[in-house]
Amino acid sequence: MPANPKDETETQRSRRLILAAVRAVPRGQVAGYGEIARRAGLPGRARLVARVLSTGDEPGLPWHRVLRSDGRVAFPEGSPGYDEQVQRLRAEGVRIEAGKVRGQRAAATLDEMLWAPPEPKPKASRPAAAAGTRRRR
DNA sequence: ACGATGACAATGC
DNA sequence: TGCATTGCCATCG
Repeated sequence: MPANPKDETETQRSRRLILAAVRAVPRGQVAGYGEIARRAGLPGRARLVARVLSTGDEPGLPWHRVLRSDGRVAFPEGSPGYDEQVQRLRAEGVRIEAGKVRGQRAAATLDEMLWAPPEPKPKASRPAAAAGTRRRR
């Protein structure tokens, strides 16, 4: 480790800030890449966040709580990383359907996260159960 | 030095 | 919703 914080390069500093931001995401919560970047004081560096996570070191880092801004998992559906992430999130009680988080889009800001609007829209009940949609039992 | 790549995002149609 | 475009920036060949 740098004997002196002064020896730290810009890249290293960014990395450190990003890791801290990711660790700050509470269990059962999710955040977007761009969001993490902003919280880390690096607005516009979503891609950098992705790169840092892709490195995959840092044991114990809750990388699975980081999603795309639209609430979808960043990995291609079906890939090992995808399955892994979905599983971890579900283990924390996060609802996921069709590859995207339900009931809690990656909060754009901490405020939004705290405001936590109850539910965007329960959408009433399914139009239907129209004949033929019955599921097997 | 240069172009391609990538766990992305915001904007426009 | 979906697709294209542009911005970003560290790495890599």
